[in-house]
Amino acid sequence: MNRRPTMKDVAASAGVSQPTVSHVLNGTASISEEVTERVLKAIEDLRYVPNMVAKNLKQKKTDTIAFIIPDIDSGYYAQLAKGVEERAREHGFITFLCNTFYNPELESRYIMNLIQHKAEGIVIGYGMVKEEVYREIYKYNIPFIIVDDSATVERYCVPSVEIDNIKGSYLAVQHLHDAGAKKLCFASEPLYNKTLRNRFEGFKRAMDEFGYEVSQDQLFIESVEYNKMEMGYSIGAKILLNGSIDAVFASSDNLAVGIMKRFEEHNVRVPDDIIVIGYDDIPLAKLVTPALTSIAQPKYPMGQMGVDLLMSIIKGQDIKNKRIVMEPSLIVRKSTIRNLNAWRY
Amino acid sequence: MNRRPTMKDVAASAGVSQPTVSHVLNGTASISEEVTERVLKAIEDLRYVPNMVAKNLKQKKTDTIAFIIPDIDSGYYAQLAKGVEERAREHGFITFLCNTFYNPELESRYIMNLIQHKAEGIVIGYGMVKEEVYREIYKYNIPFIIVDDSATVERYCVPSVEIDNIKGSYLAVQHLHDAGAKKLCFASEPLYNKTLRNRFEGFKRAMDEFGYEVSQDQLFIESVEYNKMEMGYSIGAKILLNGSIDAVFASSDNLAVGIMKRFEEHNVRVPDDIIVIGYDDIPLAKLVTPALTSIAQPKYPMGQMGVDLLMSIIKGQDIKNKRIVMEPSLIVRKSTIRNLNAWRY
DNA sequence: CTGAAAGCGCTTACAG
DNA sequence: CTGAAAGCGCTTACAG
Repeated sequence: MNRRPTMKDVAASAGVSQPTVSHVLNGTASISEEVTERVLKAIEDLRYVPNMVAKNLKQKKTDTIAFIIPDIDSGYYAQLAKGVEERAREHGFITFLCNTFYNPELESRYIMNLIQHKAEGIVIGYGMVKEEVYREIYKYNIPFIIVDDSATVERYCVPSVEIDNIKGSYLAVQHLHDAGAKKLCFASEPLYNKTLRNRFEGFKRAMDEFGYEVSQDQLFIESVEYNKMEMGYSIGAKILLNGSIDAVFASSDNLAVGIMKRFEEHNVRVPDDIIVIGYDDIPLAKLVTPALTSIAQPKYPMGQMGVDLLMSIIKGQDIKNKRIVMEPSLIVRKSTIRNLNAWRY
Repeated sequence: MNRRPTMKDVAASAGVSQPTVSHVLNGTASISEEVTERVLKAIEDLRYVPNMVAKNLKQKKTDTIAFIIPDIDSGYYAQLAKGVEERAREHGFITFLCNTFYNPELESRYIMNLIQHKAEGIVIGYGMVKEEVYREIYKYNIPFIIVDDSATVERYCVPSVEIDNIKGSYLAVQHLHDAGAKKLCFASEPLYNKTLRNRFEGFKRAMDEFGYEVSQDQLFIESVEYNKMEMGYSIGAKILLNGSIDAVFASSDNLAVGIMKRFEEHNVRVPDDIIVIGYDDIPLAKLVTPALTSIAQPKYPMGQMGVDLLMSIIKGQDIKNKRIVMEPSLIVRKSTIRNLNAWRY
């Protein structure tokens, strides 16, 4: 009810000037022990809390950054968010959570809102639906970086933390090959962003390298986006219809889970009849039956690296490497291993 | 680089006074069409963006709230967060994400930080480890509410959005009873918060009501907290050792999944040999094999209600009902249904 | 070692 | 319809 005390109140209570209180609090001038004590006591008594809004106005900073993602309620982004939030805190920043739901309208609105609120930087966690948004951010001259995508706006290469998806796909195909696959297929949601396109590209390259042919009937790429698990369920039926496929490379674990669900219902056994590999290594992967082999991305570290990168930009350090590429890794589980005992690495 | 333009710059460029620009922007005075146009043009030209920090200082508000949880990387909190973030945005607020990792140190630090940053309200998403924190928040007179827990500090009953856990347990026991269970057991992590204690309480009451005895050998309650899935795995072994149990009530889905994993490894079939019900209805529940029957909490709506409640406090409306209780519901899946076809509701 | 003064970028009575 | 003035709660040269 009655307003919070300000420095002025503290000063009055301690019988000093208001700047003196500021100096005591910030150590910006040497104040005698006696005065310091009086001030400290007044602060205690009045339960004074500094007003960051005022401080920030004067100092032109806010100690806040923003994390923009499509949907926090997804294992992938939640893990990323954890890395971002934690590292930001370690740098002394608080994090705004911005869910866009893939809504381009919201993407722009959030950006403007963040600029107005003087967020000091932005971590973008996905490939924005509305690409002009990158330009908007750039125009307003606010530090930002991208995780798991990249962009160039007016010659400016946006700093990013990426995953080598070409390499990831290579690991997957190599593994399927080692597991004895004869006819592989590629299953995916629409290739609407660079991440997915690279996974596909990596697939094709690796197929070539391992001497596989790739014909149209081995590509199951949906043309419209909807729930991934359902997409997988639908693709699963098409794969069975094909009849000759013995190995599935799914561009995401959720897709793979849907596919396996369909297989199960048709009594097609994984890994005995068909082996399946996913991508992302979501928590679910180890819990489905059979446990799903997958390509893991270091999400948590990616979030941390992203913040570190952003911080160096905010602090105006010039960064040697503006595009950090992290390595994916293969996590082998039951869905690709017919005889677990016979398998050796 | 060169600093962002301020209202003063806009005013100069439009040949008017700075307050006039403010009035044009906020509609706080009727300005002639001609001047309005000049101002608008200057704003466009200079790409002016209002500085919310300054505005907020003057208006003593910030349009920000905070959401405090232990760990965003958990299906439960992620869904809650989604509801909170979305609703906050609909109210014109941005949300700070605060992960405490159950660290009491961080709990207090975040609270102080948020008070300093003048967050207008706080949604607490769990029972704080450090209970004094509730008092700290209260002392500083900042609006706050609790989701899925409750607290009273110095006679002040903290507004909350709760779930009727007694009822949830009742639904679970009733269902196990209907499914023909003879000897039920209760499996849980340590009962360290009110939510878990209520689930247990509800279990006991319902057991009584349905004429079951509850003896010590039907309670599998761990004494130290660690990974839930692993806890379940460990409890699973103990249940099998007991030998006579034919129905398991797990206080969380993660626990149930661990239990089922153990059962599977010992070739104990669910639901044929033992039926299992979980609690929380996490996304994973429908994906494990067999799919897990569970008690669902309306997480997303809880987040939304929480924000609505907080907003009415912020706006100083007096609220009729400070303790909102939401209803859990039973989600029946395969883990409790031996003969799906014979089952009728 | 301490304080008077200016200013951060806005809003908001109050005049005219 | 428009502007001069005060003030939000701080920081930061600058005097003394």
